[in-house]
Amino acid sequence: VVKVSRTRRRTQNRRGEGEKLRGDIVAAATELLEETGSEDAITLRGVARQVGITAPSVYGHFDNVDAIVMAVVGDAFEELEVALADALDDQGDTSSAEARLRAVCRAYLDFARESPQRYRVMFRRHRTGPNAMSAPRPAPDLLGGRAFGLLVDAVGGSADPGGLGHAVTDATVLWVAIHGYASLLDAVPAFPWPEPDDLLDTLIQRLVPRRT
Amino acid sequence: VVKVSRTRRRTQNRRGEGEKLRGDIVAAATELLEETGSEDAITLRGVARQVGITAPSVYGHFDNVDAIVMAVVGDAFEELEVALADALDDQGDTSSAEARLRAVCRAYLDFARESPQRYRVMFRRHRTGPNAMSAPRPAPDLLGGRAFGLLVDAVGGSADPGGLGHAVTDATVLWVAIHGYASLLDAVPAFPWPEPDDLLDTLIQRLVPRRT
DNA sequence: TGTACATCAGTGAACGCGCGTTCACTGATGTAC
DNA sequence: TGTACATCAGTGAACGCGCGTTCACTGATGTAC
Repeated sequence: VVKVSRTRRRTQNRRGEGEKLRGDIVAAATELLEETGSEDAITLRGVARQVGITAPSVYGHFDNVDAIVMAVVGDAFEELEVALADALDDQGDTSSAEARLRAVCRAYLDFARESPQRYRVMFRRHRTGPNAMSAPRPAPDLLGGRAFGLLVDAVGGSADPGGLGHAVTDATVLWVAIHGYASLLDAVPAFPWPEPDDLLDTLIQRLVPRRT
Repeated sequence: VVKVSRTRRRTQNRRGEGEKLRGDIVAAATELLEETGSEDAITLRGVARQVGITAPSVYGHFDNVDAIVMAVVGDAFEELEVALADALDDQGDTSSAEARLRAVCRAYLDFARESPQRYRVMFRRHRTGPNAMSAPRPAPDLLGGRAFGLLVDAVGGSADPGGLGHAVTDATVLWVAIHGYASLLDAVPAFPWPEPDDLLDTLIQRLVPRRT
């Protein structure tokens, strides 16, 4: 373990800029999580060290370490949502509903593979804060609700309005499967996995019945 | 936090019965995990307290706390395998291949729901030990290999021998989906889940193409 | 049958460490007059 | 334009805690003679 960060310095924020530190703390916690690969590494003193401040300074912005983790998770869900939205935007309006659905699913899997530690923490059971993915309809106040909404939309793409419940069900089973895939890819890398895209396509094809 | 366990006593094992303590340590660690709901609760001193011995006594049986966790995980995989095998036995030979497959999947999900903390730790990324579910073919030396083998058999039930690769693929996507379902049920209880059996049946029906 | 002794299955005290949390404080920065 | 002062954004020292790990030890149990 390298102690380089111990000597890190930082100039004090000016008056009225105290809120900057809050962002730095969350960023440091995120960095600590992704780099060490363990949620346990997110410790009040560890985060303070990473930011370059003393431990008590954290209390000005967070009540405890759980609040920091929840902020990390909140940011991660926002980032996931943006990633899914961007994937849809990249497809444009000319793409088929199938292509758009694949793009969303791929973006979801990519996010999980690129930030495996954050993804894992996002779907841990949390003691505090709103539960992730708590509502199928877009519920901006609930973590992951909007991301799930994008998935529902993509699944329901060309579905008739009467089939909305159908889209929610399809999105749920698809979410479950992709989440399982992402989790196991991370947890059991030694398993003889097929090509990632192949398995993802198989899941989509089988779980989302063609509407033709 | 109750400290009742601090006063727990235990009579020393007789000569040659030192190995009994090993089992007690693993059992205590399992208990600690399921009751507190956190892997962090499995601590060398905590386990010793739970067993009723002093901390240094653990070193006679395990090198470190990771080794204890690996033993807990090993036992859990054995238990999972037995649960799946029992489910198949209960079905008998007269049942249809579909019924047998459903029984295995249901047993898997039941295990995860009844021991959520253990299940979670089974599929964490572990630093040491063999990786879980590392081989599709029955590989007794690999954690979960036999359990996966049972799933492959159940999926391949009435398949012709030429379709073995098919069965492995089907079992993989099914495992991925059921694992995702089990994980999310635990992590996001607030999500408006459909009836557990309904979603499980949907997954099986869609992911394992009928062989008729 | 008795007894010395090796060994087994642990104990008890001690250590250094990083942690969360508290408390009084400090020094730069703006603001009122 | 100058200056006293409140406030902001933190600091530095200290505390008690549970942890992993070490070390010398102890007392019951079996065994050799």
